Amino acid sequence: MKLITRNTDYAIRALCFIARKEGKVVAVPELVKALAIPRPFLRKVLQGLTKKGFVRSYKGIGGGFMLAKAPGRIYIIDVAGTFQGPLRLNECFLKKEPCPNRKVCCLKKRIDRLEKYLSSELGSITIGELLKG
Amino acid sequence: MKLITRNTDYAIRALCFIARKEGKVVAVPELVKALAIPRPFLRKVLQGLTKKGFVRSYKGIGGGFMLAKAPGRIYIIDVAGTFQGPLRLNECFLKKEPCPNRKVCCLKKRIDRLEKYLSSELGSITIGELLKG
DNA sequence: CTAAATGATACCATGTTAGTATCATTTTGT
DNA sequence: ACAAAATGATACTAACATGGTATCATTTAG
Ligand code: FES
Ligand code: FES
Repeated sequence: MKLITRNTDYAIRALCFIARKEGKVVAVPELVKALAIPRPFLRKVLQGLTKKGFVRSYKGIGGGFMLAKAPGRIYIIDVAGTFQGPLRLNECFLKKEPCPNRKVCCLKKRIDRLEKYLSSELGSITIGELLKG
Repeated sequence: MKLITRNTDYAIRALCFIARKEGKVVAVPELVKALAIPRPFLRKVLQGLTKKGFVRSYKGIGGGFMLAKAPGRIYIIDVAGTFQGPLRLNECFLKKEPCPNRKVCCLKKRIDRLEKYLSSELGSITIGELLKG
């Protein structure tokens, strides 16, 4: 049972590293050295972060990535969502169809409660906070 | 992002159904009819539950399955653990090796806290409670 | 002895995760 | 103009996990 996959994890680490450089443009080679993440994979992850507007990218010599928002406004649940889709702890299906029990299922109710909690907890963690740690 | 997979879900539903039969032995055909779960898959799930001691099985004509514990003592986190391994929200690895940051990583600390909460919440739900719902 | 059940096990199909490879495009410095 | 250094886009592959099947062996009630 896991919740956070590799690309999300890498993304968070990269964002933290970039954030610490406050305003400087950071290129992939530097990130690879610092974080020991496989280069092509890291590139893919960064492209994802760029598309979703977490970072801004600059091409050409001297190019690289910069945060597009203040670190305190980058919520890790959104980063996770970018790579893993929305949080949905229990997708109960009955042979590809949505489960007919859904309305009454008591387990679902409790899991939904858990999901809300998890989501609000994860929703309160920002890159900015991680840096302080 | 999901946390509960199909076999766990099926297991829980089967346990609930068996629990409601209080002491009677329930065979696969009856479960298949009631729960609309593919038969061979359900068999595999039940065999898992038997091995882990959640249910007792009886072979031969008139055989089937019975709860091996009181419904109030079957915790769904244990059921989930049977099929999905222990709860481990974030397994941060660096190229197959455990991450060297682990000791200081602030994100890990927060996720660990979340994990404890989740685990204690899930750990408080039993089959017995689900039946009341 | 047979029918009806589970036990054990091997297998298969699909989807997800993790990672690679390639080529196109942009930008800067000379 | 041009080469080098960066990202963009995209397609591909390998390994693993999930969901599900199939088969045969074993037990047991009648
Ligand atoms: S059994 Fe389907 S939602 Fe709970
Ligand atoms: S970066 Fe590895 S445990 Fe957080």
